[in-house]
Amino acid sequence: MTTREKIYESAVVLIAEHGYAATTIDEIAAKAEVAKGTVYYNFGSKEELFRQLLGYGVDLLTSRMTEVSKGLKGTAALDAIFTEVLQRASKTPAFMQLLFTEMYRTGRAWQDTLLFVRENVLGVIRNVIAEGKESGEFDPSVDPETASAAAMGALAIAILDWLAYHPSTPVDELHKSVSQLLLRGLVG
Amino acid sequence: MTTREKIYESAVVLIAEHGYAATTIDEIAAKAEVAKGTVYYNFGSKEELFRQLLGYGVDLLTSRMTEVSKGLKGTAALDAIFTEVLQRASKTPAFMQLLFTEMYRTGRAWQDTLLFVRENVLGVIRNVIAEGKESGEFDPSVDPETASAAAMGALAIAILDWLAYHPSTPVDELHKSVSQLLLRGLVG
Amino acid sequence: MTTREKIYESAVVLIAEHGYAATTIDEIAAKAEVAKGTVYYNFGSKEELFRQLLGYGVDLLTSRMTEVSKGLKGTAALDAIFTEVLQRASKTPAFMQLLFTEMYRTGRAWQDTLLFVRENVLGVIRNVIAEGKESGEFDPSVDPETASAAAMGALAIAILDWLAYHPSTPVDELHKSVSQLLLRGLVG
Amino acid sequence: MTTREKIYESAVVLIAEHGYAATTIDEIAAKAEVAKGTVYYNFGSKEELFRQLLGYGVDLLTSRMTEVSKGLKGTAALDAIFTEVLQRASKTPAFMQLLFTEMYRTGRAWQDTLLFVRENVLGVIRNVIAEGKESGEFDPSVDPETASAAAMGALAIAILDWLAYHPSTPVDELHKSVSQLLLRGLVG
DNA sequence: TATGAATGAGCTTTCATTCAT
DNA sequence: TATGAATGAAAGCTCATTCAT
Repeated sequence: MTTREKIYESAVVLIAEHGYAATTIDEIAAKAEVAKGTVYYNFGSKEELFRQLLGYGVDLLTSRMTEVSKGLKGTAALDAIFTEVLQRASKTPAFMQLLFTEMYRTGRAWQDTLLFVRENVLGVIRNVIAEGKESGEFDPSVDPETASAAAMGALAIAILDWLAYHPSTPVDELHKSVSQLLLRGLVG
Repeated sequence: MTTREKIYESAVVLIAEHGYAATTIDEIAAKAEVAKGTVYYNFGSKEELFRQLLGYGVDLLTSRMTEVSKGLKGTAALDAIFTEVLQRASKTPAFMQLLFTEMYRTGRAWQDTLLFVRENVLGVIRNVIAEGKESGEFDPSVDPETASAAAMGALAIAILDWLAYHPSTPVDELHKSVSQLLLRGLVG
Repeated sequence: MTTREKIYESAVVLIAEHGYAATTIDEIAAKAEVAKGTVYYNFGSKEELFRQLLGYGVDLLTSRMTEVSKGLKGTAALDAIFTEVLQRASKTPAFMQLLFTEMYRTGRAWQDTLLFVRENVLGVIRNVIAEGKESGEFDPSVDPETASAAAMGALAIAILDWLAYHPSTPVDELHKSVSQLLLRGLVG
Repeated sequence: MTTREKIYESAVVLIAEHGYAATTIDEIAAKAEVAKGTVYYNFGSKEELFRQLLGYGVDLLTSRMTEVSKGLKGTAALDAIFTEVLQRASKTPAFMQLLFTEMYRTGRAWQDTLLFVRENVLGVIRNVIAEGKESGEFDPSVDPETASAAAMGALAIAILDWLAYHPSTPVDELHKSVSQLLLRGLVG
């Protein structure tokens, strides 16, 4: 593992746990087992480290989401996306946690970075929902804009809650529950 | 407005925008137009201010959620709860934003406070879903634990996204979209 | 002495000795017997402290120079100015040292502040020389622009050299030497 | 240009602009287009680089000053020296600037180096003035010690002011103004 | 009840220096 | 001879907290 990767990994985990503002470069360096200066040598600043970290993770996530849903439509596409997101959350829970706890900060500083993040993450789902609606598989009264945010939120908070309070439950059950809720609704 | 209230309001807004760790007592005092010492005179410490603020807001929210759903069951109860949450989000958007962005921090420091918060907010919804399931109105395969987290997440992220990126959309539309998604599903 | 004054005094002395860049806020705070935070509470930043310190000292110096030369012309005016500058150098040697060693830094950061400083200090002398030239007391071929810089430089370096290497020489001798050099020249 | 020369040139320019303390090895290496390690390979340390740079420049300057004034006395000798200093300042303005802004630092660290520098630079002028005084060309009441510092200062600051604020003025005019001022005085 | 000057621990950042290549 | 990733001491700065008024 390169120095950059060690720093990256440590930063993701710590920021996910304590948040960006509450995580110190000292902690990141200590966890990565490098000197504090090395973090700055490799990333320039705390802000830049976070920006790169968000960018990299979001790129990875959205490109995978796009890939697994390619050629699929409606229910099948959403299901593939849910599976992918859940698998990524199992493997790298810290990044998922980080993503959803920092994504709706509205202070000036991050606005453009976060807008980009949201656009990418929600965009993939919104497209699938919009297509499913046009093809007649989804209810015509569905609003893709709101529905994609709500669907993503359902998935995200279910994951965070699972990670924080029920980590022993198998991923499959989570998948089934969320899928069913979002596709068929509580009424069924 | 009393001194305490002025400080409370300012703190909610600022913490919602920048997060707990990134909000300073100086900023809170300045926004509330009181001296810094006054914040300490009234709340003792930053942590205590946040604890009281969370506690007060969550109490208010959950007691209202319980109240409006009293005597109702299943769909009707959920609908009443959604209406209430959305109304509160319209009136005090900052608190909602704060609640959902700070709720899944997993550092040691807050764990007990946040566990209490989560327990209360999710509890109300979980009970309604569990009752609806038993009464046969909701699908018997629904898992109230996961479904309540997912439902809360759908509502929460839909609200945050709305507040941050579509504040001009009427609440009613949001309500309709989220209700339909959670009750009937995308398939409808 | 107020807290601000204590910090001010300490900063002048230390910056005069080691230069702006080599003087630390820790040293200034220690010498002033206040906490480091107190320096920031009172001046905001190291740069701002230096700016205020320069501004205050230059104001004092130039207003005194203007005052003592008021109503006087040519030789008499210059002599009064030299007397005043030398007296100030005896009383507050540190500020004089600081002024002349930091005055010709040409890095971007200070350019505007230093331009202002130079304008004020040289301005007073330039006016006296220009008037003396017009009144016929000074040689008509003198260029006030260059001559004022040269005169200031002669005075400044004579003072610095005196402070650093001959502090025991009486001020009067210095005054006589510099006056004679600038008014009558080496040839006499 | 050798590696050492490239580093030397870059260091002179940057230290002249920002001062010794505010100039970093990184900047010097970048400007010289070599790696940071190369600066250390060639000069050992930042302090040693500065020492060599000062020593080399001062040697060159004083040896030229001595040479051009050899065989000359009084006015003629001084005029030759002024011409030489002005020519050097035209060619290598940065070193001149550096020399006079770092020469009167009185912190312990440099004291011996700077004393040596001052001794050499002022020494040449002091000797010429002392000789001119003995030969009767200069006023017998002139104090060579003070006069040499003042004369050097006049020349130096006139040069710095010229470099910083009137670089378009021809050297000749500067030369004439300073010569006249120092030899004949303002009264003429 | 309210104030705000003062504090100092701890933060982000810089930078001279080293060393394996 | 030259490199540049890595280091860590030390710098500038922030901010929760205290306390005399």
